[in-house]
Amino acid sequence: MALKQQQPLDPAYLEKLQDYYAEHKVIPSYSVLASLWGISAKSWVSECVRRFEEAGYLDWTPDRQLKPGARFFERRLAHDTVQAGLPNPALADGYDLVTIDDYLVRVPSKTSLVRVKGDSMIDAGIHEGDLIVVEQQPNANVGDIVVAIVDNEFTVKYLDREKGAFVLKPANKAFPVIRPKGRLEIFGVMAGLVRRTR
Amino acid sequence: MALKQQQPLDPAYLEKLQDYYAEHKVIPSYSVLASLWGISAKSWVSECVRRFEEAGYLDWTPDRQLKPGARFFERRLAHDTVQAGLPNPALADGYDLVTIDDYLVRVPSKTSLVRVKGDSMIDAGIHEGDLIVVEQQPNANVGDIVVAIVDNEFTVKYLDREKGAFVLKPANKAFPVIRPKGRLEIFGVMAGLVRRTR
DNA sequence: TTGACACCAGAACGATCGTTCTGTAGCTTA
DNA sequence: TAAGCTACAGAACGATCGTTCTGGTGTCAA
Repeated sequence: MALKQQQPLDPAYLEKLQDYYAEHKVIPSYSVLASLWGISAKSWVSECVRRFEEAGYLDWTPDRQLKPGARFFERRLAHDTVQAGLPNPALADGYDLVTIDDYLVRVPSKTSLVRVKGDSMIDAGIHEGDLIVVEQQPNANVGDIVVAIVDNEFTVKYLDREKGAFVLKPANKAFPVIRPKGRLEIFGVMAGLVRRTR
Repeated sequence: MALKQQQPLDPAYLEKLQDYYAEHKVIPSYSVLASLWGISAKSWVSECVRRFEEAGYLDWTPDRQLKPGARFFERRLAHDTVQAGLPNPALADGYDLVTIDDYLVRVPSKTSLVRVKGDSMIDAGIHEGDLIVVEQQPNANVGDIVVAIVDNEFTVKYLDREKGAFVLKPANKAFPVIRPKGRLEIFGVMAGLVRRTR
């Protein structure tokens, strides 16, 4: 009995495509794919693409352009458990395929970075000099860490509510709660944090 | 005198393209770009692409396919002082541009990511679930935060010395100092930290 | 030995691609 | 007020796209 009626494609095909994508950040055309894979028939490329699509590695834009699928960037970071011997995560898995950028940024046009000044949020693990990844939006929920504009300067604080008015709470007992007069100007909500230590 | 002879394109064009790319991970065709930008002439799309290419935001593959350029993934870094009025970061200058990856990664081939488990480094602002950017190297200096391999697991600790032997010190009094028997296996040195909070 | 199937080559074909050309409305400068 | 430039629109055109069809291997089970 032939149980497997259609084995998965040569994994090398996917790897070559991932390498190409890592270099150029785009999916090539069928004819380029053909030479990339060492195939000389576009019909077969078409079939391979169909199967990668079925497996979730490729997908289509609404405009019927080929694009990476959900599983295309499947990666693992360095594993938390280490196999015998000194592991080489760079070779063991394709951790490099996803950029840190993608990890932190969902909407590039609404995202910017703000450098942290002072220790007022130290208990939230936010240090002086860290970069806060901010999603710009004019409002936020209580409990969010927000970047607000107070006295023409950016300030990073917890958003909270006191007697019906919004207040900004530091994560450091040595700093006072900020109770803005009038409207509280919110620049955006913290979506992430980046720290360089060397 | 006409000093500016060709002003930069509407920044909204680039933002829309970046958002499209963030969603689909490909650069669309000219006709899709036209509808994305609200333009109905491919000739003008072609000209805009030419200028983005000139500015380093777009580029071409060897096969003459459009791809993101070197500056495509730059992020805005908002300055700590805000100019009068509600700032519009997209238009105001006073924004440096950096890519998060470049900011954190100096040697891609020697850099990997390790996810933090537990609270043993909480006093150093390192929380559970954070990603540590690690520069792989077999040795380190006292005072460095290192990623070591203990009992076949990654662990993040301060490197210190006690009676001539290297020890690993947590940044949390609830955790004990680790005194490895025999050789201490260092995976690398912490070069940065990445945290996603939403 | 004969299907049956997987894997691939090659060519045909309409659709879509990006380039290029002409034209025009609005603004600026001399 | 004429000239010049920018920012588009629209159409024409050859090149390239991806689809589809026919056909040829090689392998393996019946």
